[in-house]
Amino acid sequence: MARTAPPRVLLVEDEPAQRAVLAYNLEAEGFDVIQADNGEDALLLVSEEAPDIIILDWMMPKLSGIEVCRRLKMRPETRGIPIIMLSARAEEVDKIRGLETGADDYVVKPYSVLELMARARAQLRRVRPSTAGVVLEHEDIRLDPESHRVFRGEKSLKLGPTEFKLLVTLLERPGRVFSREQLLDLVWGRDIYVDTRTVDVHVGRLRKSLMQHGGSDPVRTVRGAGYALG
Amino acid sequence: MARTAPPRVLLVEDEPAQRAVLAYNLEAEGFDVIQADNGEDALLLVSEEAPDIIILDWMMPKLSGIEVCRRLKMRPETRGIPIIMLSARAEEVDKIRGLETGADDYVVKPYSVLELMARARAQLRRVRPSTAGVVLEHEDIRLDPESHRVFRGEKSLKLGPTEFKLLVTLLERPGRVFSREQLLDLVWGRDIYVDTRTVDVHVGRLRKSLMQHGGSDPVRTVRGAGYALG
DNA sequence: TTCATTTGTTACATAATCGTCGCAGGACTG
DNA sequence: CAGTCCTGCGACGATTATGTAACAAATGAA
Repeated sequence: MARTAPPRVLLVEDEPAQRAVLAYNLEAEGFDVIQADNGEDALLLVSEEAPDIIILDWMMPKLSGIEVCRRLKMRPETRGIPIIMLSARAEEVDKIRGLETGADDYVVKPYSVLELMARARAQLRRVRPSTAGVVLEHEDIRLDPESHRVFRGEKSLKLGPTEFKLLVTLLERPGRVFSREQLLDLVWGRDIYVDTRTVDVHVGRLRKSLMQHGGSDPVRTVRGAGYALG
Repeated sequence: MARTAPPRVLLVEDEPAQRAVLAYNLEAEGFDVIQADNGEDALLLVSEEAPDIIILDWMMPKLSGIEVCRRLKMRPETRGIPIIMLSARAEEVDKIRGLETGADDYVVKPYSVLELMARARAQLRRVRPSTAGVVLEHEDIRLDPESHRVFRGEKSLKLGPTEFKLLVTLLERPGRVFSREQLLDLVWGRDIYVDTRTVDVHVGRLRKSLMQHGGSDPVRTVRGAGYALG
C-alpha cells in the first residue's frame, strides 16, 4: 500500500494501562502516536504536534474530554480535526451528544480495539483528501470509496452492499488475515447477531463477483483462521 | 475476536493477601496467573509452566527474590523471561540494582496496581512482539502472524493450523526447550485432553513441512525433556 | 553387546472446516 | 403491486486436519 506520511493520532486518556494498550495497537496499525494523560496537555499538544485525529477519553481529571472537545471545535484552526470520544457507558453517549460537543464519533467502553481502529481510519478517510480521494488498490483490484465503484483490471465490477464493505475491509489491510468474528464486527457491526458461517457465503459471493470477468481468486482462505487478500 | 494465548504470569509473593489482590487484578486484565509463595516453588514452576513474565517479591522466606532472579538470569533457557521485582522501600531498589540481579524492572511498594499492570504489559511487549505487525524470525525461518505466512529462506511454506501454532510457540522463544506438557498447554489449550505423544506426531509434521523445500531440521529434540528450536 | 526406554513415522478412522447451492423472507423499485 | 435484488441460513459433499495406535528406529545405560 502506497502511503504518505503516517497519520498522527493524539491519544488522550488518563488511565495509564488503557492508554498503553491503545497506543500499542495504534502504533501497530501504523499510526504515529502522541500521548497525553490530561486535557490541558492535550490542548497544548494539539497546537504543537498538529495531529490528524484525536482520540479523547471522556472522564479525565482537570479538563474533561467534553471540555477539550468543545474548545477544539471552537478554534477554527483545529475544528477540522476529527475527534473520537471514548465513554464508559452507552447512555453517556447520548449525554455527550446532547451537549453538542461536536465530536465526530463515539465509542463505548469496553470497545473492540479493531472497531476503534476502523472508526479512526474512517474518520481519517473522511477529512483527509490524501486518503479520502485515494482509491484502495491491491494488485489488479481498484476500489473507489467515493464513487462506490470497483474495477478488476479495466473491467468494472458489480458488487452487492455487503460484498462491497467486505472488500473495503480486506482492502484496507491486504495480506492481513481476518477471522470471521472480526469481519462480522467490521462489516456487519458488533451488535448484530448473524452466524459466522454467513461470512463464508459472502466471501464466496465476493469471490464470484471478483472473478466474473475471469482472473484468479484474490481471496486467500486460511484454514482455522479466516480470510485475507493476497 | 480470535486471541493468541493469554500471557502467563508467574506471581511470587509470600504474603497471601497481597498475592490475592494482585492475582485478582492480573486475571481481570486477561493474564493467566500462576502463583507461588516462595522462591523454591517459583524456580520449579518456571520450568513447568513456562510463564511469559515473572513478578517477584524481594523479601521472601527461604530463597529471596534476589536469589531467584539471579538464578533465572543465569540459565540460558529462562533468562529471556522478563522479571519485575517488588520491593518495600525506594532505597531498596538501589540496593537491588547494585546487586545486579538482572531484573528488568522494579516497582516500589506500596505500588499502584495499575502501574504494575502497565509495566508488566510493557515488558511483555518488549519481549513478545507476537501480537501485531512484527515478524517472528529464527535463522532462515520467518513467520508473520498477521498474514499467517511462513517462509523458509525465500520459499513460502504451507502449514496446518496446529503446525502453525506450534511453530509460533517455538519461535517466540528460540532455543528454549518446551516439554510436551507445556506445548499441549500452549498450543492446544489448558483444558483439552490429548495424549502427550500427539505432540510428537505434530512435531514430526512440522519438521516435514519446514523441510519440504530442503534444508536442515531446525527442531531440536531434547531426550527426556522436550523440543526446542535451534 | 543387550536391553529398556524414548522418539520418529506411517496409516487410518474420525472429526472439523470450507465451498456451494437453493430457498424463504425482506427491502426496494418501477 | 409485481418484479428484482439482497440477505441469512441450513444442508450437503468434498477436502483437509486431527488424534491414536502400531511399529520401526534411535538412544542411553548396564
